[in-house]
Amino acid sequence: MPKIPKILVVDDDPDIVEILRYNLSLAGYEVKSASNGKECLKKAKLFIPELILLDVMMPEMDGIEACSLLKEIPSLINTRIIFLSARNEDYTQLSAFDAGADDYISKPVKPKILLKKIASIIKRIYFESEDDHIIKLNEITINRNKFVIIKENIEINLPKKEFELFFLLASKPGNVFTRDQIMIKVWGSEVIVGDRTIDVHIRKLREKIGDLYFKTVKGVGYKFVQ
Amino acid sequence: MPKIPKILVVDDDPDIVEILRYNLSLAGYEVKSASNGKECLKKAKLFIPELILLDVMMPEMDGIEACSLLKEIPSLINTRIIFLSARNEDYTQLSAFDAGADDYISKPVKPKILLKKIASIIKRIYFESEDDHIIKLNEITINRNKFVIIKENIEINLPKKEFELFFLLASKPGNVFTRDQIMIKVWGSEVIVGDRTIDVHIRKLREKIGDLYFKTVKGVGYKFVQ
DNA sequence: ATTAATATTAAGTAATTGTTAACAAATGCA
DNA sequence: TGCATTTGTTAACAATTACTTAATATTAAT
Repeated sequence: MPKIPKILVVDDDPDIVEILRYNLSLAGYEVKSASNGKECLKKAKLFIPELILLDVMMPEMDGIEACSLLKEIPSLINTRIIFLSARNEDYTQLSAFDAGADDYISKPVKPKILLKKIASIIKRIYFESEDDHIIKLNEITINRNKFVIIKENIEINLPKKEFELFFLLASKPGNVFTRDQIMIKVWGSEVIVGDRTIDVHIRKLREKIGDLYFKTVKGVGYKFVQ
Repeated sequence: MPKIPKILVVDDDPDIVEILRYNLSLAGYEVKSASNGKECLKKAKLFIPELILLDVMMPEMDGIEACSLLKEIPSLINTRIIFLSARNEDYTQLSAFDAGADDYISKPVKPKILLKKIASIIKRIYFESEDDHIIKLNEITINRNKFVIIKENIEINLPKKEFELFFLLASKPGNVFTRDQIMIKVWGSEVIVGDRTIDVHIRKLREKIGDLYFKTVKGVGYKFVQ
């Protein structure tokens, strides 16, 4: 586990916040809290938690709305959201998942169950990123699942081939990949395309991401430099 | 494990330095220490450790700043940095990772945990660099994957043929390679080029890397000397 | 001193890569 | 489905860079 997982607890009931904070801290997580949707957004941006426990019913901005907004913040791409709700009504659950929730728990919460769910979600986050689905560099984060890269907090969408070429190069910054290697990794060994095809894709990456990142090593191939 | 891993401990508190030095030495690492950021930079350049344990709060130059500067030194490309901090505040942790830290540990440090973290980081370094064809000499490091050589902390890029010629000579410092050997290894056995071609490439290497490194053995060939 | 080997320079040639635009293929959408 | 848009590929040509050579100078060995 790379570091202590961070959890943001959001509920308008101070008692619930305290109970959760107590149990989660004890379990070794780093916990922060907010009491409404707006505060949640503000804190989430700074804290960048691995997980947000979000109450559905809150004054001002409810959990569903907060969730939708949270999901639009690029730097929270790795943050999961679990809903907490007193009401176990179906339509709430549905709109929660619509809004992008990762799980749903009914209150009153039994700490053991909550901790178990959290542990499994946290584990999944780290497992997934260990499995090389996410590359984090200085200024750029690449998310393989979402086919999205984030540069200086701005999302850049790349088409498939461009993305895969970029992902390959960025997987080992500084390393030169030969045209053959690129060919096989991005296009596969059966497909045969001309040599200019790689150039053109490199060109597009230079356009979209920045000239300086892609260096040509003549006679050898290309490399991504930070 | 290729050799004894080197660790540089940086803390302004002599007691902490001693505790860490004791534990790390016992665990089989080669340890050096510094008591502030400036000293750290100076020693890191000479020592080229695998790992630097860096205190965040220090007089003169703090750990964050030191880390940023360390990360800019090419010869420390394989050096990881772990921050040590008494304060467990978020902004510190964030700026630590911003500065390029590889991990973060809160003081007081439990030796067992620290040793475990270090072991895993060291392991990763060697694992990652195992498939790197790297030649490390006194002043020069040659990285075949990256097609780059680093001399006195400055990157030198060489075109393909020059790089391969250099890589060949530097693979056995002091050894004389005959023109025939060079011909076959760098140009291949089918290609036929004139004798002057080798001279010209040697000339370019002497220009870019330094006259003294390349010695002519008249009637025989060339050798690389340190 | 003579000769053979190597050094140097500049210029020519070959090879690689960059760029653009056009077209094909795939995808999404009404 | 049919249309519009996006993505992928190629071809033609331009630009760049690496490589080689030729001509000439220098060096080292006997």
